[in-house]
Amino acid sequence: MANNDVNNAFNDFAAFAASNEFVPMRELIYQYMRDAIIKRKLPAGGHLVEEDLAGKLKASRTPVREALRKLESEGLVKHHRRRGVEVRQLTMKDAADIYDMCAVLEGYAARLMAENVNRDDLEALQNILYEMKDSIDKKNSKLEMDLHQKWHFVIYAACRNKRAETLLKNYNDYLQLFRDYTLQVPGRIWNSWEEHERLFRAIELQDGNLAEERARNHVAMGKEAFLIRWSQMLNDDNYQV
Amino acid sequence: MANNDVNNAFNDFAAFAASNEFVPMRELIYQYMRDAIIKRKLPAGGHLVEEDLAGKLKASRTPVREALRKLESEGLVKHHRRRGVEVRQLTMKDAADIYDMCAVLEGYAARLMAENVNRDDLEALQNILYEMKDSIDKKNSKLEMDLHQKWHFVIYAACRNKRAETLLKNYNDYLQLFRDYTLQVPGRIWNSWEEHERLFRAIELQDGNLAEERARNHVAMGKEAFLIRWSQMLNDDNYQV
DNA sequence: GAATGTTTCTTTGTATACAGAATTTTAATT
DNA sequence: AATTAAAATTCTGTATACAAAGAAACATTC
Repeated sequence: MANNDVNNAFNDFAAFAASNEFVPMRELIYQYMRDAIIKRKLPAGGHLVEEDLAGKLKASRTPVREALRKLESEGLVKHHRRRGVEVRQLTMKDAADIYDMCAVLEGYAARLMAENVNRDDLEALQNILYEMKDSIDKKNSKLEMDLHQKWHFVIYAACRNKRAETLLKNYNDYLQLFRDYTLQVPGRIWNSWEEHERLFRAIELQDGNLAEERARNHVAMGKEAFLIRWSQMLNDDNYQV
Repeated sequence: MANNDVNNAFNDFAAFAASNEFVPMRELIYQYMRDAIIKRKLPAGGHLVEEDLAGKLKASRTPVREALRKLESEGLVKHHRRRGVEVRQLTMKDAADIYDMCAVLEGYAARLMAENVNRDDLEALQNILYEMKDSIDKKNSKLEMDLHQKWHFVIYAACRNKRAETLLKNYNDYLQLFRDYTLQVPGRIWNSWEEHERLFRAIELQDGNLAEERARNHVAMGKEAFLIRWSQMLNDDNYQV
């Protein structure tokens, strides 16, 4: 197993840990590594050695193991019996599967929200929608990203199904990353905004079927943009997402 | 926190462990406890102490902790910072949410299967379908349960989305348990069989929309039967599922 | 007797230790 | 030089140890 370089992927852990006092070490390590893997700071296919990690993170093996177990159950890391863990490579198939899961679950959430609208949630959705428009106009992409996430989180929460909400939030971390690519597809950002608006209208109309369809469509369009960008990159050079 | 009785919930762990050599202790403990919690052998709301469990399971705290962490990420157990874990009570809302998740995901799986049918899978589905009919006729409910699970697993696998498949299998353990109740609703077992048949026809026709609709409907009918039984039991006495 | 402060005890969170499986290195043999 | 056997090494899996957080019990004050 290749012993890929992992050396400078943990530079700012100490600062991260310091800013999260009272959070148990296992949780800090989990969050930090999850981010590092999703954001490709850790080389895919790389072999992780517990004691190495413990050393780099200035912790003992116990919390490191606990973090690895959690990453494993999420599929970010693959465990080989008695041979340790390997950072999983996110393939195009993985990305497609994640988009599909999101499409289906977000469709469900949107439907439930539409069928049981609540004035406050609706208002929140509308406000964020127009703040988003503004942030796109002003080309403030950091703000746009944050608002985009916030907008979707309102829907996730509105389905009142904690399991769905947790899963969606989890998958959303991937989608957030994928957006870096989809937004490079010309016109995608405005199309995306319009999809949001259409979804909002469906929810406003309390039309569950339509809301589900439009939520699914929104994610499906994102998936499509992503796959387009992906194949472009494969053509450009050997760029790996 | 009530220190409920947990004493004889671990009687047969040794046998279970012996029959699963080479499986790591953490995994054995996880599986065993998962089963115990789902099947209500562990009192809901009960407080679990790591060292107690380790003692009862004849293991050390380390694998016990790892198992508890995994149970936690699945929501079967709730973790209170520095106060240990509590067995989660499955409420009616939980059951309803799980049914909803299954409906949505199974709908997705059924759609994908229909849209990419494969002769072998279709044949497997049909064979099990008729074996199921037979087992119902012969009132062999153990066999019927097994076949029912097998049937659904074919669909789960056919969507070729590992994430969806894993989730569905996971939720299916709950549904399997819930079926003990839904099958007490008169006529439910035959209705259920017919729902399967209709779903099968939709898949055979390669009609993705119809397959999705029928898969959802099947789960929704199960949910309805479950809720009926549940309210009956609440009326009967203080029976807790 | 209620409210508050102090001590003790329990139990988690993390560190460390040790045994044994898998792998690699080294040595020996052909 | 290639092949195999043996030894050494590495790293996981599990056990145990210890520190400190939180809860419970107890004492103290009003």
